[in-house]
Amino acid sequence: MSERTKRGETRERIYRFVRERLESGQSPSIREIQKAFGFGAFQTAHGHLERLVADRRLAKRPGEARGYCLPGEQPERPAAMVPILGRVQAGALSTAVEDLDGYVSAKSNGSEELFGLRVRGESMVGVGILPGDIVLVRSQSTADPGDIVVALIEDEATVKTLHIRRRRIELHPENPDFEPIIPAPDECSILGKVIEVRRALETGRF
Amino acid sequence: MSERTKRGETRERIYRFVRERLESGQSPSIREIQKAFGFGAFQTAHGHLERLVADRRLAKRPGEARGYCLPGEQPERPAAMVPILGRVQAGALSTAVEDLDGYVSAKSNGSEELFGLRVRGESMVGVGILPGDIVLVRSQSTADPGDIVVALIEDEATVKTLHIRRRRIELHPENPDFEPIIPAPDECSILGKVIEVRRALETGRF
DNA sequence: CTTGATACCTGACAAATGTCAGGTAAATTA
DNA sequence: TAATTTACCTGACATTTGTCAGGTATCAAG
Repeated sequence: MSERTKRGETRERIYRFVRERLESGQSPSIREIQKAFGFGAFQTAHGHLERLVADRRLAKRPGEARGYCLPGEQPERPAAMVPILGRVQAGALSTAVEDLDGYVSAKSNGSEELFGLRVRGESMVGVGILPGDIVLVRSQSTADPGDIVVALIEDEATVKTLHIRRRRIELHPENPDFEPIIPAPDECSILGKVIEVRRALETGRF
Repeated sequence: MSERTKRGETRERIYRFVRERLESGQSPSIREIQKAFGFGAFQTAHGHLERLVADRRLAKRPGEARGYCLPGEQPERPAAMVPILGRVQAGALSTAVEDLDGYVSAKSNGSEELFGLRVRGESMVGVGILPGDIVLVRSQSTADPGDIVVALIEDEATVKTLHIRRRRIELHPENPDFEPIIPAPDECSILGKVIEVRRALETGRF
């Protein structure tokens, strides 16, 4: 038998070890933890891990190799890297995405297609969307009145609030200095709905 | 036999798929890739992966489960899940974090400690930070004038712009309806600097 | 002292995952 | 046209990993 430690100490150290590894992006296997702590049996580490899961301090995907993860969303909702499109033009979403400006990480349920778009202009400052912000957009061709959408007008993408008046689409800015756009029925298509706004207050992010 | 695709296309799609998964922090297994692409045999995916490794487009830890990774440094994965703290109180960052409100994914260089905070109140609407927004904060005890910081005053966390006048800290709201806070030197501590703002425009995110 | 919890261990096994060695058909190239 | 490469597949197998069932000693509390 190996020497023993104080009551809750080993588990606490394991928790910290695993958490660090996970935050740095690596899922450790049970036997790796065993080796890291010098246990004679990997089942010892297994017990500690299961206990941590029972205490909700960790989560796991049962049966999967290297399936221990941080609590929250990990089990089924993977974070995806969504592309920030520099310019959005007709067809750009369906074809290969080459003109991109980087990636941001976002939760996605997998069935939706997301993209990012850097905001230009001050037309939406009234709802806290400033120039330079990144808007996360879910691709969809329709939206409800009041939604903030990305619309394509004459090969230019624009972020506006969607309204419908007299059965026609109107794109309203959220800034009194700008005028609503009332496009002809065939001149405008909706690329998607803005579902999140992000702003980097420090250079280098995004 | 299954239908075939154009010459380099499948491998290119696999490369993008794997790269996205890796950048979001998850190592796919060979059979997961097989399922994602609908191959009849997982060895097909294996072949593509080995080819990508041979081309130095991917790297791997041989024999290890879920061992494919990005080239360069093995232990590099920028996306981490950062906790959204419901309330921030003295010591909360150093001790165990229990009062949390979920997680968001964020890029991190690993050396910095990040946390999220849900904004309450309208004191920062002038810079587009609205009630309900999530601010991402890097833990640090000092900041430069003009930075937007999270400060702790009487066990309450608050988001304000930092100013220094007459060698004293001043916390300025960005809303004319609010007054600056000029705390006594020992009444205030800086928890960190706001480095990103996120807003969910759709319920369910965050 | 007895009871229970904790921290270890042993053994056996199932499931997930990676590897090697081939084979067929279509597309590309010489 | 023939040789070569690519994109798939089949089959067998080694390795890694997770899971279940149980055992021994130490410690703390009733």
